Amino acid sequence: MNKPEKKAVIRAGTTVEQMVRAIADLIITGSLEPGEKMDEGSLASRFEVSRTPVREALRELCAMGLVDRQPNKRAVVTNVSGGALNSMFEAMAELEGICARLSAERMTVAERKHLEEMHQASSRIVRASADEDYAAYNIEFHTQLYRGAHNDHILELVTQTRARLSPFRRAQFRLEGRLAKSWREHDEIVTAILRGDALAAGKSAYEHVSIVSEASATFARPGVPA
Amino acid sequence: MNKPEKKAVIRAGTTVEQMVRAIADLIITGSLEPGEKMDEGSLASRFEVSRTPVREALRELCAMGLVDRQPNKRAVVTNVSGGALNSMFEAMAELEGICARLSAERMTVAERKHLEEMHQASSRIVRASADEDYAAYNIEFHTQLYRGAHNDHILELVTQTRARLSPFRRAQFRLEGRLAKSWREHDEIVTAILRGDALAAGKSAYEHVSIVSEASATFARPGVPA
DNA sequence: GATGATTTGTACGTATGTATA
DNA sequence: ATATACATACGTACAAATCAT
Repeated sequence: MNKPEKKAVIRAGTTVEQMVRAIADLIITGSLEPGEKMDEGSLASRFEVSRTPVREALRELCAMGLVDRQPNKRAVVTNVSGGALNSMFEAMAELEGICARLSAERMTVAERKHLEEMHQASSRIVRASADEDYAAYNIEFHTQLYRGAHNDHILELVTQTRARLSPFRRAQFRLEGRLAKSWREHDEIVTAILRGDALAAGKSAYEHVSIVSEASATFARPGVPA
Repeated sequence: MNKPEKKAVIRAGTTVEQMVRAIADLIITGSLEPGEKMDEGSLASRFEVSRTPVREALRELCAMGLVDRQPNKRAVVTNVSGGALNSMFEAMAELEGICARLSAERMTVAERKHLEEMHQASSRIVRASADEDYAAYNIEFHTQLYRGAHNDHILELVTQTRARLSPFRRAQFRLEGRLAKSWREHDEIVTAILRGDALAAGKSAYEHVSIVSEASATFARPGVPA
């Protein structure tokens, strides 16, 4: 039948969805820092909506782990303790390991080809020392791994964990030489996957993330009890 | 200082919290079946509250994955497709494997002792063929594994996944001989953990869950595309 | 396919709990 | 310690979207 799209419009979605995206953005980009208090009224007037959708958005963000809420108190941007940060990075390493392992076993020919092409192309970014570009590419690269595992639930868990971690690793590629090192680690992962070596792929990915975690720790916000 | 408790009351919590628990219960126990539609108004009058807390509860339940919501449509109890169910079970197996592996490495002496004692005591339940009791114990057993890993984020991921899976494995111990088999599998896991054999513990736990998944598949609701 | 009945999405008001002077 | 200001929790109202006939 090929029925015409009901709306060719850009689908802005409900107010709540917009608020979730908007506030999450503020948090992830650091405009709102971990620990910062947010009150519903201010957010409501800031975005020119009523408090109702703001409340619901905050609840979702809380479920996502980006904000903490307690009854009758103001919401605060989640500030994870050193211990919690470690546990999240460890979980991330485990999840990435799983994804790489499964990717080695399950990626389609097309996916393998795409992964390899992206990876090879990215070496130009490294040579140019283009931090911002590499950060963007890096997200793409890891997303490929998550999808390659062909498991929607694991994809969800890893995406969720990654989002939650993002406010705490903004500066990860600022470290001296981290770019080239990251590429070499990616190379190890890609090679293992293309070889179909699940164990090696998993191990390399696990270690890759563990190293990122150490790099991020360098930039961890102080004043938080471990 | 030992200040007197402000309220010795049972802390009912906010209305929304109560609603989340109440509705989640209806779903997990099967009073509300997967696919069933829920409208805010009915739930509100059923629990004698206004629609506002119901809406927020539904949003949380949606974040938990227990209900599906689309803008301007009624919420429905999540009905996972066969494929999604498989991916959740696979994720569960991976997560349990991680927990068992880490438990073998990290459990304290007290935790190991407790695990062993519980496990040994549970053999009585098996001999009595007390399905209900074993189901309750089983939850305890697995919870021990999750805690033993000493990683709060992984604990959260696995708890979340387990909750999401629960509506779909209600009948898991009804299968002939599943009880004794489960115990033997637990025994393998416990032995490996006490031995400190992380790899064996992880492998046993992974397989234990995979087997449960097959058992549950037997009871999977029909009419859902894979 | 159009129309009336439901149901959702958002604004707003009030009561209650929390922080602050 | 008390009072005042403020933020949240929940109820109600109404417009817009969806569903049922």
